[in-house]
Amino acid sequence: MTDEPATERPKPYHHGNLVDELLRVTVEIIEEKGVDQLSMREVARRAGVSPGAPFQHFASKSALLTAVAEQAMQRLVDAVSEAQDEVATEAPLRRLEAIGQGYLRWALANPTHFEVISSRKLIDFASSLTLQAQNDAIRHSMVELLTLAKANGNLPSERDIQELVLACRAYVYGLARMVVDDHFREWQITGEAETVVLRSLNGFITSLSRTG
Amino acid sequence: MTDEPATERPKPYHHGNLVDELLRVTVEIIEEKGVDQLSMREVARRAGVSPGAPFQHFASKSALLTAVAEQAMQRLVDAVSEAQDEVATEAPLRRLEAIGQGYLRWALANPTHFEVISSRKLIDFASSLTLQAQNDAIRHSMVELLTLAKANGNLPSERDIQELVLACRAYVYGLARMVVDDHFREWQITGEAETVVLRSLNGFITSLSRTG
DNA sequence: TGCCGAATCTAAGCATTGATTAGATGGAGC
DNA sequence: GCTCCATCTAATCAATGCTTAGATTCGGCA
Repeated sequence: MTDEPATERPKPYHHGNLVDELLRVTVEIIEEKGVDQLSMREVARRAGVSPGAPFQHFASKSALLTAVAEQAMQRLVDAVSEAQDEVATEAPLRRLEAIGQGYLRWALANPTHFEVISSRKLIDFASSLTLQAQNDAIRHSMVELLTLAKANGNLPSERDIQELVLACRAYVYGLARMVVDDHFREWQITGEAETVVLRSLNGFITSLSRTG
Repeated sequence: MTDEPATERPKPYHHGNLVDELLRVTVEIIEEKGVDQLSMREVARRAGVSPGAPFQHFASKSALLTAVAEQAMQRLVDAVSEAQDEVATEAPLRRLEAIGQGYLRWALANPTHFEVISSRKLIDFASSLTLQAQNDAIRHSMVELLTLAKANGNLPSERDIQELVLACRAYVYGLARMVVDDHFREWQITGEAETVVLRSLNGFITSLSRTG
């Protein structure tokens, strides 16, 4: 029934699967020209649909971006989780480092997606339980590993877990953000950023474990 | 000559000092509703001038924001510099911490200004020698202090200065950004953020000085 | 003092955007 | 085969960044 001449498909009135197509096209544009260059109307245009159509499925631009953020965040969570699994048998602090590595590699490989996720003025983080759960998931594994490390006596005893979690988050987030915010023009030769950033992370983790 | 009836000043055709007024008004709006809510036209409106007038002095919106950023950055540099001067007689690492404290306090007290400064997609950082010089100034004092600390034997010898500078920048920037990006809804009771963030900074500086 | 050129501003307009609404269209279920 | 409802179009609104032509005013020079 859906006979479509390969050229000039007759453009059915009902798209059939607009939501997915809108998300796909949004990601396409974001990767092409950055988040701030994204417009609802171009999304509609590329999806081959009228300017008002997307608003049937997403109440606002930030609702669209929130949906994109949820997908992206899931990929981040997966990347982090995989990175940790690869060293599942090693010491807690090594696994903690792997989390950071996964996070940083993903952020450097997907800078615009990382921007969508982290800048909570573009998206509606507060109203997305999904995003909050995904965010907590990462934090939770950090707590676990740090607790383990402390129990093993690999951490200075005077620092509590919450404090250390914050430290790790801040450090990794800081590195990622500095790259994304373009604070590294200094040594921004392709690929070098990752090397520098990962070495920096390693130094940080090492300094954590120095027993005072 | 400039007789102005206190009520209904006759609104001279030539503003006299539009540039300063535009900057003032821009800051006003930014502090009131955030950077992303800033529009050239409202700037013009508040300055009591036609929508096209601002473009005589600032070629684009990002040029306006760049000018604002230069002013803000100068205040950041001053704040950091003062914070350091207050502990000028103390140990290098203590002075380094003071830089971080000055930076963080300023960022927390001026979140939207910090956003303008750091997000280099809003401003035209590359074309502002002023901004680059201001940025380098802070980095330079960090290099100095770390060099001093290393000479004093207060740092693990296997880590080089550039690596440590990056670590400090990332940590402080990460903390500041997380607050500004609203990643701290968890304990965002007013004032508490500063306490937590400064304690975290202290922990970081301390961990730097642990000799391995 | 009077005039001219340059700096400054207005007015009008262009293309674009996010968002809303009334109504056309077509698929799903009875 | 018919009806209902989700889906989409078309038209519209107010707002935005930015440009341009022309009006206004100021400073300097005669």
